[in-house]
Amino acid sequence: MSTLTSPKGGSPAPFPMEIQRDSDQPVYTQLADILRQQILAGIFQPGQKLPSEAMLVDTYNVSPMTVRRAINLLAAQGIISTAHGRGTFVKEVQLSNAAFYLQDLKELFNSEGTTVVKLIEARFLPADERVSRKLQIKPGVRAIYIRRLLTVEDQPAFYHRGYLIYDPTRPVVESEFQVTDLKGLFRGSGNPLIKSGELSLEATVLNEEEAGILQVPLHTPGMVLEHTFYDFRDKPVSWGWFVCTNQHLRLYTRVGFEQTYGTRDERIR
Amino acid sequence: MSTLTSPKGGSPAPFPMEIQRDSDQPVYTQLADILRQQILAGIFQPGQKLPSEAMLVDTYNVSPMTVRRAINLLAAQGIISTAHGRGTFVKEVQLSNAAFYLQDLKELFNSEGTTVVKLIEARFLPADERVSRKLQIKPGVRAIYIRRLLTVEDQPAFYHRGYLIYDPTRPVVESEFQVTDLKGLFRGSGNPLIKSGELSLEATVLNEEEAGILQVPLHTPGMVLEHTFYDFRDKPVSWGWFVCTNQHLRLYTRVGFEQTYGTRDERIR
DNA sequence: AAGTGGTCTAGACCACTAT
DNA sequence: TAGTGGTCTAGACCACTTT
Repeated sequence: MSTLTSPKGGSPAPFPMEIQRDSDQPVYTQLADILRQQILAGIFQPGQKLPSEAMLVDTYNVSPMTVRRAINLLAAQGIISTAHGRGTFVKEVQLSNAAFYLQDLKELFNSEGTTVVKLIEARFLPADERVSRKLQIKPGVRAIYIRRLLTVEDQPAFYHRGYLIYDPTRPVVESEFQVTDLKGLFRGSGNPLIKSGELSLEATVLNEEEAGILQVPLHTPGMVLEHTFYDFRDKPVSWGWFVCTNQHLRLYTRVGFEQTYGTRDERIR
Repeated sequence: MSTLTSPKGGSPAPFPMEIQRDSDQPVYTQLADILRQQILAGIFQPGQKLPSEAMLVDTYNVSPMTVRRAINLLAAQGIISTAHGRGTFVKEVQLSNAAFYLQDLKELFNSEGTTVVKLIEARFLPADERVSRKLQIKPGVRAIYIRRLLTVEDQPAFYHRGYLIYDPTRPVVESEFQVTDLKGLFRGSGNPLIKSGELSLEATVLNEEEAGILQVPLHTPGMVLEHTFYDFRDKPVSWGWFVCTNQHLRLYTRVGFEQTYGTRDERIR
């Protein structure tokens, strides 16, 4: 079998360069892996053209559809790009391709055992101008104001404040402020009424109240993650924001080639 | 023809609920749109099961492969999830699904005409402990230190500092600090030598130098976008960081259903 | 055993691009 | 016109889950 030594530090681990018909791994991911390795090895360099799909069909003895799936997979991973009628090309690494994923806050989502959500306050509050605008209710109408503290290993990490629509005909919403586990909190309102949400992330400097709650010095730099959730009638259900120090919110990501092999298939459009 | 009124505010715009065989739009995206609309209309609610693929094949008179593509597309968009042997289910909106995309910094990437990169300084500097660690070179070895200011409509927006490996045998790297347009800057080193990059984003408070350059008050909250790029031998090529105020770096995103259909470019994952 | 998603085939036809 | 990517078919077989 033809192999290729791993490009990473000359480790002797060989990489199969032929389709293993009896493997557990699907043929299309095998082919994607082979092409990715060839790109990594410099056989196909950024900007250059890959073999045509018909060529790949012949070379690897697979059907056109299987070649397409491999190509689509690599395209979805941002490694290559296709141009109708021209060919398939290896992409150059671009900073602008980067994406930061909230789920990468492993500290929060993995260590669920040590993450505790504590309800500080929950009460009715007449909507001021800001709340009335965000929740699309009339000023003065009662909303539910909640304050929560998320602690990781007994250390304050996230301070969450928010307003919920108070609607006696929708008791599900009311149940939200009883949520004390992290999963429920990060699932929006913890019920299937949510159709969409808007999020924004920006830098801030902790004010006195926030610094006190999070037990850090005044004017510590931090991040604010603001969120608004909408129901299936596109009406706001809740508006709130998390405040934290950069000790607890630092987003990481990578561009270019990843060592982990994706499982996704279709390209998002 | 069977139609469904748009779920957005009772607008009379109808949405076709059958496959248009003569349409420009591919069948699989048409089917994905139909299913998405049915979910939005509440016909299939979060947590509930979608019709089986065999059912969809019969209902819409398309081949199994085409149904699969539609399903895969919706799964890649995070709207549904599949469970082998059990079925396909409508997902609930989850905060943790959110992703922030750097390319959404439209301010920077769209207004290229008004965005100017100005080189403030470029000189050799012996690597201190930190630089030696980040660039994996011996302490004292000369690196190129560069400082740049990005202005948007004549207003200071991003302050960029970085270190480049100085290697006379690789003149392409040297050329980087001559980059004065934004595209080149955001393309890593602007050459196809880059294999991957690591990025991190965190909150900060601007120090005296940064506040002076960006012409804002001292201790203004801001963000730091740190980046390290690696070549095809996995050796660091450059290390640097952008500093800006939240006036210029505020990340937005959405979870759940989007209002735009089928115009998105490819995204990673 | 029945139902479900997952993979794969071996073609066909179309649309776009370059020559 | 030739080469390329893009879509689509009508089945087949497999693996997983539930009954």
